[in-house]
Amino acid sequence: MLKLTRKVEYALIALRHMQDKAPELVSSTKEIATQYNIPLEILAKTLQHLAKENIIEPINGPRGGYRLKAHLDDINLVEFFERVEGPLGLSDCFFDLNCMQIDHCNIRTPIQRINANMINMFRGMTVQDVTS
Amino acid sequence: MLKLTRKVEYALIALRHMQDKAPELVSSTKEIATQYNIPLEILAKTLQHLAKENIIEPINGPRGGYRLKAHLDDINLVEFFERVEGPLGLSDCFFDLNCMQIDHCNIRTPIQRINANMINMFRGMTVQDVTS
DNA sequence: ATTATATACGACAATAGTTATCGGATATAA
DNA sequence: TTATATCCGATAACTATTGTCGTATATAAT
Repeated sequence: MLKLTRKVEYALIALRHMQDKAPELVSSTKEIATQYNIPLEILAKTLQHLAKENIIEPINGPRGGYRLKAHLDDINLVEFFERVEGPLGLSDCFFDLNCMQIDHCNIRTPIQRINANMINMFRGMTVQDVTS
Repeated sequence: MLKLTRKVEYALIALRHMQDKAPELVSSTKEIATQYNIPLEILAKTLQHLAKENIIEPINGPRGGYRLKAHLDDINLVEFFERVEGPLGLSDCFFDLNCMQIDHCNIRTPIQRINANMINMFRGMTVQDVTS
């Protein structure tokens, strides 16, 4: 429980990798997958996703790859997680108003409190903080 | 990702339920399961687990059940999560020194930083904070 | 003593979310 | 034209979580 997904990890690895290069240089999926021992296809999807989110810019064709597009210090971790994985919540019920237990549950507010604390914490960190 | 498990939720529900009663009164598994619409057997296991951890005290036989044993404001959330679910980490590799990627991974330190922040936050909240 | 009601607990089944694979399409530099 | 790269949907495998079943043990009440 309370773990990051590989997708997020792979995304952070790739972003850090790109950040360590001059901004105009591109990094290919294969290059990154090989260097960090990540399954190629998964990394490919992750990078395609980051490209759709305008976090990186794709360059097609041979000698192609990706390079950074967004400023990583403009993206806080809540935003980043949500752009990569969708809405995040500690508990399903936080987002599910049809939950069977909603009328009985006596911990909704406390779990929301935990959730709020987590979100505040992650909102206080940028991707840059993590990739530098 | 980053979600609490039902086991933790059920445990919090049960503890809050017990806390709302006079300390000497017992609450049976069935009573709690019925009231909050929780599968009986799962709740039973969860409560047995809490009893083994000396957080609640079991009373056998008819009219039996459980009542609080530990002081909930003495237990912070990191300790609680770990006593209920085992060691918690944002990333497996944080605990897995045999990880295939460990020599290549460029985000170990950052992920540890995220992890440390989460742990600090949860260490600052007690079970009482959540069940009151 | 017997019975009813409760906890104790291991083994296993079902589900859901994550992780990984496959097949084929499109773009472009050389 | 070819080789190399991104693009993308469908689906399979894996893992962790969640839930079920059967049975044993303890004890209060009758």
